[in-house]
Amino acid sequence: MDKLTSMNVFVRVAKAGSFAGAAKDLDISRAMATKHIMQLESELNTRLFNRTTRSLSLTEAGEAYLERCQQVLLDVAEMESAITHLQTEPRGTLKILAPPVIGASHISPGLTEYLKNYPDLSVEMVLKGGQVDLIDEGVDLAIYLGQLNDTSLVARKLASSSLVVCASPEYLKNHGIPQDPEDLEDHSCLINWAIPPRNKWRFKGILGERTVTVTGRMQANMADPIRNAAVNGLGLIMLPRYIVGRDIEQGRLQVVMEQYGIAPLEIYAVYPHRKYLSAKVRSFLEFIQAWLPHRIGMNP
Amino acid sequence: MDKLTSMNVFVRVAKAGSFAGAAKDLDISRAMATKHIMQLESELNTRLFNRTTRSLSLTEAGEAYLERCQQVLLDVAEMESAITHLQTEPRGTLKILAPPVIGASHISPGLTEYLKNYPDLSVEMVLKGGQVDLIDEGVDLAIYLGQLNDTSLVARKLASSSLVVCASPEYLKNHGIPQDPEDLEDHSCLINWAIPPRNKWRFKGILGERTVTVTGRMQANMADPIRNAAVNGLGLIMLPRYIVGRDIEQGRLQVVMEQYGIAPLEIYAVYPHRKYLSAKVRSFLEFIQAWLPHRIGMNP
DNA sequence: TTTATTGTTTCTTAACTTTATACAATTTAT
DNA sequence: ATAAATTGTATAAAGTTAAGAAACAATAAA
Repeated sequence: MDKLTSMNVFVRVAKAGSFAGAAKDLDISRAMATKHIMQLESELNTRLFNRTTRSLSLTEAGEAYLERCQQVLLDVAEMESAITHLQTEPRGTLKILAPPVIGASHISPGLTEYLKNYPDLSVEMVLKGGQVDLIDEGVDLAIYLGQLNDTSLVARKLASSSLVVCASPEYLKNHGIPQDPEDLEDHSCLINWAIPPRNKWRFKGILGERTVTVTGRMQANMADPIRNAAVNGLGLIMLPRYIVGRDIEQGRLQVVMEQYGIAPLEIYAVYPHRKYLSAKVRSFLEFIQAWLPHRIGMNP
Repeated sequence: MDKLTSMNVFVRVAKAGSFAGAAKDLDISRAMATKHIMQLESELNTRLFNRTTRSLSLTEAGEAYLERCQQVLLDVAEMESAITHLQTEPRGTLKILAPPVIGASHISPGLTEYLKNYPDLSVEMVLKGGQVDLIDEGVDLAIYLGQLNDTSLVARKLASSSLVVCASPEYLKNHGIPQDPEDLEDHSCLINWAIPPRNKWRFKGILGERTVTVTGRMQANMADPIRNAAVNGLGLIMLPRYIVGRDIEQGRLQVVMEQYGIAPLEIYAVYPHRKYLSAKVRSFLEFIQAWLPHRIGMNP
């Protein structure tokens, strides 16, 4: 028998001045009202009411109990509403993890925008590549590139960005323009191993899929150094268009093998569980899902 | 499922940092620990722990809940111990009701003695004859004379005092000394109707029981005026020896018809219930039960 | 008197709690 | 590297309890 319920019954009986009245208020049977009080009395080993069939009065212990009961019940109600409120209104701290480049270039502008709507919310952003244990680190939501293989996490697709192979015009002039995936084996391919699979580039041509194992003069766990190296003529890169788009527009990089299709890079939001999703995560998720595709340039 | 129990489980899990550890502490199964937490989470609609099989961390809501839970649990424990203590140690206010004469002459000296042992206890004494609703008046314990016919009350015999019929020597000289119960019909018999049955005096002689209906020049609901009147020669009285004892010793009153037996007046302590008897009532009961018979002059 | 209402008791059914057992995931030990 | 142990959870069976209906004794009002 739930003690808090019994305490509530006790308070109502004391207020109503009768078991029957309280029972009606609480929509329970008179029998249950009796049982709740008797339960409390037996647990406390104390008589709470002096009662006969027709008259009812609190004992001294009952008076003392009543006062404290009310306080406890109030506290519990206040507590639950506070917790529920935390669940309903975005507030507190939202800890986000994202790969450095997209985090800095695309997620953080979105965050800034988002935060304007929720004055009680603050954000902690961690820019880090590679696999991270979200739960250990207390991360609320992470941005992942490519697919995910942790079954305990929930992934939601946010957007996708086409991958392009490109190099600086200078490099292409010196080493020739590759026409076929196989040609890549003779080139310097700069590898960003933040995007899996590390050193395999996969193309879809007229003759089906072809996977090439590439090597090159530079590897990094971040896209930025790779992009820089390519702009400076160190080799070919395969990076999402949202990173190299401007370089291409402005002629610093030049796309090659456009006739081949490359499976686009998928961008996912990832979070620990789907039930009881906190308001801050839920609402940011909705926001970024609407916001990101426009900035990436493609729909999810 | 008792919410306070669940809250306790929650606190222990948070402290132990694992369900299994908390389960061992609380001597319940791991399964139950899980269920308690799940129950809370579903009631709050909020995830309290981020957890996988191997790692556990409080959510933001969990942190907030933990703090308040501990406070509530402490409050409840404190409250219960306070109530139980009230039940174990005599303290607070003991409300006693007694017939005026015995209350003033015998009970209140006992009370004074008794109170010395319990500095946290105070007493409210009501001297009143006749039937009183103990529960309505919030009386903890009453002293009753004669038998009781309220089934909802518990009576415990404290003492008995022999009743004697007597009058002033002056009265007896003027009206003659009654030898037989029947003689009383020609006398003025002063009636104290605080002691039932009101106007019938019952004697036990060699020839069996005899009940006489008496009348007289004065009736009162208290013994004192009756005794006074008798001392002043207004008639015969039948009062317990503890009231008229001294008057007899000092010759102000003279006993008659001593050869007849009169059922002694029984003195009872009466209280509302026998279960969960509060410490103050229980201990005073014990005290007065040991104390009173000596002062009344007869054993219970 | 009859009628209605009170707090309580008894009894039965429905609901819940608890345990035992199994399982998937993951870590530690050998 | 394989086996053993430990974690949180799921599921089903057993055991326990809570809930309401009906009946009851006590009392008050009509």
